[in-house]
Amino acid sequence: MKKFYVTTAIDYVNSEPHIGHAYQKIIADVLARWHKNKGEDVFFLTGTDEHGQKVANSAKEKGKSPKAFVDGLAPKFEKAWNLLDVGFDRFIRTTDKDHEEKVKEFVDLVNKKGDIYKGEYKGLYCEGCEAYITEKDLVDGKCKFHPNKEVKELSEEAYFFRLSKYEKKLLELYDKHPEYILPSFRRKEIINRVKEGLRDLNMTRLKESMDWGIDFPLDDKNVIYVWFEALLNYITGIGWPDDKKFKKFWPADVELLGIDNGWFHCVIWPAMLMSLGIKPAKTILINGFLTFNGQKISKSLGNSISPNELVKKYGADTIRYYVCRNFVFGQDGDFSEKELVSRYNNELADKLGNLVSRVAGLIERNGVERCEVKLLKKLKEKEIDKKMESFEFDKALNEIFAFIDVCNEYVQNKKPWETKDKKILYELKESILKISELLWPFIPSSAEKIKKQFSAKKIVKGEVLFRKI
RNA sequence: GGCUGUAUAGUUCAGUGGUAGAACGCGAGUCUCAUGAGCUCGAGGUCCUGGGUUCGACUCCCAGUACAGCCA
Repeated sequence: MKKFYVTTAIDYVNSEPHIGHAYQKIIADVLARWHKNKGEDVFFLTGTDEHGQKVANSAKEKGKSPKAFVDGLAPKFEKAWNLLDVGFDRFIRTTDKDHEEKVKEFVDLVNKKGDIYKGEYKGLYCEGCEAYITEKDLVDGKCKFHPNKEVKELSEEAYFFRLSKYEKKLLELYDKHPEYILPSFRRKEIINRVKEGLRDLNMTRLKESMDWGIDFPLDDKNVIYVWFEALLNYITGIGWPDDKKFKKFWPADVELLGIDNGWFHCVIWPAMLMSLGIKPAKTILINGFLTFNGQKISKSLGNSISPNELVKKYGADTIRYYVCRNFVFGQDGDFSEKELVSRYNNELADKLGNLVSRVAGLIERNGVERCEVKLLKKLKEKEIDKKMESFEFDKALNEIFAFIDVCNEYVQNKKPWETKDKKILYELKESILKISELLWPFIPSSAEKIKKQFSAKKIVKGEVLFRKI
């Protein structure tokens, strides 16, 4: 049986989930469900990234231990995805025991390959942040968050991963597999940057300055830098190295992420895998960023409504439909409640809902008679498959809805309320069942209702599916 | 500052070296099985600006402008 393994970026539990996080999880779920529909064996992994300086700082601000802090936040992410009908197979937390153990095993093996060495880390240290910061965090030579504190150049001993060793191999990977990074403009960005040269990466922190992390197995004075272990979730989550799940599902078919994580996933992650001779994912799929009602989603401003509230207000299917239909995957988009309502009323209620409603009513009164379903020949299923394979969700939905138009036209022209033609109604019934199958990845709960309604022995009109807003 | 992407109907976007399309919105007509839904027809664009190549560019090249992303 064909397999399909999809992962998402694991979210850093520094703040609450927002619509940008939700968008990515929805897309991953749509892919997972689409492949389930094809009869494939699917595994869908998502989760949270919980170690590191920023979490430690946030916990401190709240007067909590890091562990208590993340234990409070991680379930919020899990619950948000549940409310959106995002059906992951595992929700991995980087504080999970099995993850921590496998990470240490991985580090040991990378070390045996000679890809880890001890060196000295030099950087700008901000006393306010109690952390190393980068040049771009500087404003007039001071940290932008702590302009009153000193920024010092410090150095500490640290362990490094030999990233530079993999520069050529990485470029080969991008070159041989143009589908490795999508959309293609993202691929170009990454290639150009790798060509500028790679330097080895500091992969540990001294416990005395930051101890919220997984113990570094080669030297107990250190913890593993958060990025290094977080990336490993994609394989620890399916039981690397021995579990049959790992053997079956790796390499991942799609790794979904935002460009903010692009460098780590497109460069460092495959290099880590190369070190142990493990294949990289087939495709890294990079989603665009969303603004909310025209404004940048900002953690501190709190200007966006939580996904949970949006679900409460509009329903999971509406949100899912809107983000898939309205945005061109890969490009940035604006999540506009006004647009969402308009799409809901005109497309879900007027086109789909109304078709379902009128046909169900007609069948309830007149019944059906089995016959050849010529109507389905007007469905461009191959087109739809193609659009889905190239991650053009908006186009795929457009094509499905074009068929809904065809069905509405068919009802109009054949006038089954006059002719009481049971064969026409049978064709419509079968077509609607097909539509519900195609729409299931996008609007699972509504699609299941339609399927149930039209598979019943006695088809009745029933409840309104999409009441207008 | 460097790199990359985007700029086409009210909106979200397709697209082609020979004067542009879809969906939704909008306007008109019409049916009535249906969630004031459906169906038919229609209006709407100097295809960002300035050069260049060409018989001819929205489409190719160069420069510029605006917006967005990335720079470990």
